[in-house]
Amino acid sequence: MSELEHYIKSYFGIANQNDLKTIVSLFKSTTIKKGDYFLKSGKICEKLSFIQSGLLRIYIKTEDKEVTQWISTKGYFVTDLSSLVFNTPARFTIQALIDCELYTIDRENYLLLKSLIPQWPELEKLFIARCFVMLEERIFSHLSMTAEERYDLLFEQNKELFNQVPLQYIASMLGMSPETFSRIRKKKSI
Amino acid sequence: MSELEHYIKSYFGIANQNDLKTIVSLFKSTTIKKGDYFLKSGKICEKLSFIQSGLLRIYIKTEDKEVTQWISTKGYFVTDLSSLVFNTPARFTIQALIDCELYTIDRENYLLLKSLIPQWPELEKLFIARCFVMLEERIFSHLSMTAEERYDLLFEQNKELFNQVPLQYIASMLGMSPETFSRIRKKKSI
DNA sequence: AGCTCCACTTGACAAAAGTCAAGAAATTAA
DNA sequence: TTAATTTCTTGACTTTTGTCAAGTGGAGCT
Repeated sequence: MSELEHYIKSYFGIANQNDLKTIVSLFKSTTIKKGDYFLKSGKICEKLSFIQSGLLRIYIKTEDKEVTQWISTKGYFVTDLSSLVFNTPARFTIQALIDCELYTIDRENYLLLKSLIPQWPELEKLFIARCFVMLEERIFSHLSMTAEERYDLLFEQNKELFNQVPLQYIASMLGMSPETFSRIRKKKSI
Repeated sequence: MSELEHYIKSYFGIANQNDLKTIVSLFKSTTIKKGDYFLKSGKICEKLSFIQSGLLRIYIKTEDKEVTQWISTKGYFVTDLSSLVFNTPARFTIQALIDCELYTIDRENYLLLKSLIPQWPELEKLFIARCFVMLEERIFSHLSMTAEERYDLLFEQNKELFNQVPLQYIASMLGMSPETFSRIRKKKSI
């Protein structure tokens, strides 16, 4: 369980060892098989998970295509924040791309944190603020970069992803067609 | 001051009238003239403002161009969240497009809120989460829509903006060139 | 009025990215 | 292993979007 501890420490910046133990104890080890759904759009998201191992794809189905919003990887958290926090139907579907080991906290225990750890809301705020900033940066990339530049940026940040998941999903997540992705990829290999 | 009250109530979902008074009392009425800077990138952002009237453009200067990240309008808040919350140099420059009336809280009083209003961190969390969800939607629009579809979406959501600010800024904020924006615009008028 | 400064528009062209269809390669299942 | 399925690549072509450059039009100033 120490990996979760380590990440919660670095994500939430918790110094107090007791609080850390309390938080970690509320996460239960769970698994999810390749192809299974962590969440289906329209349902209420009742959990937040830390990814010990595996990959999950977060996407939205529109009439004519699937749009991959993000692929969550080892060492990160996964949930539909909007659904979890506001208790509204999820907009995203989340599916395991390979078998995953997760540490999962359900809504009940998640709400418990507020009373068990006095500074939890503050920590949570900082966590969400950090996520917000990441999205700001992602928007900036769409306002100012070409498809190829976005490819380069992601590749630099997360090379491993490029040989772990179907490339079409990465293409979608970068806002380009699989063909464009493939052509950029070819260009790099020459 | 009742407009600020109203918006804080709806943004933060505050029921308690005393808390509301306390919060509102920490915001001071300020103004900023057309062309003046609310924030310059590189500086630490020391304030959060509610826009009573006016328009502010949030942008980033790159080597070869200015990228407008967003234009904040009446009834919304403006700040560099990352800089305010994490005390880091601002990535954004924020400039008044016209004279603005603001209600502004400085960092000192902003931090005071935590101690004055017990549930403040929780409210703040919800506020930031709502902002996060808006950005998620914006990213989705870049992953799944053409320039024209993004134009239509924004126009639907905020028609007024289109005759209040230089169109080139809206173009940039939508991730397209001024020329493309102009051509889409022409198409609509025919 | 005439001048200046912007912002916007327009046309011609170039580059980027999407679409469609066929086929190759890789992965999964039998 | 072979067969079936999925994913990826490639070429030909279209559409979308960007770039450059010239020109229009308006707001404000002298």
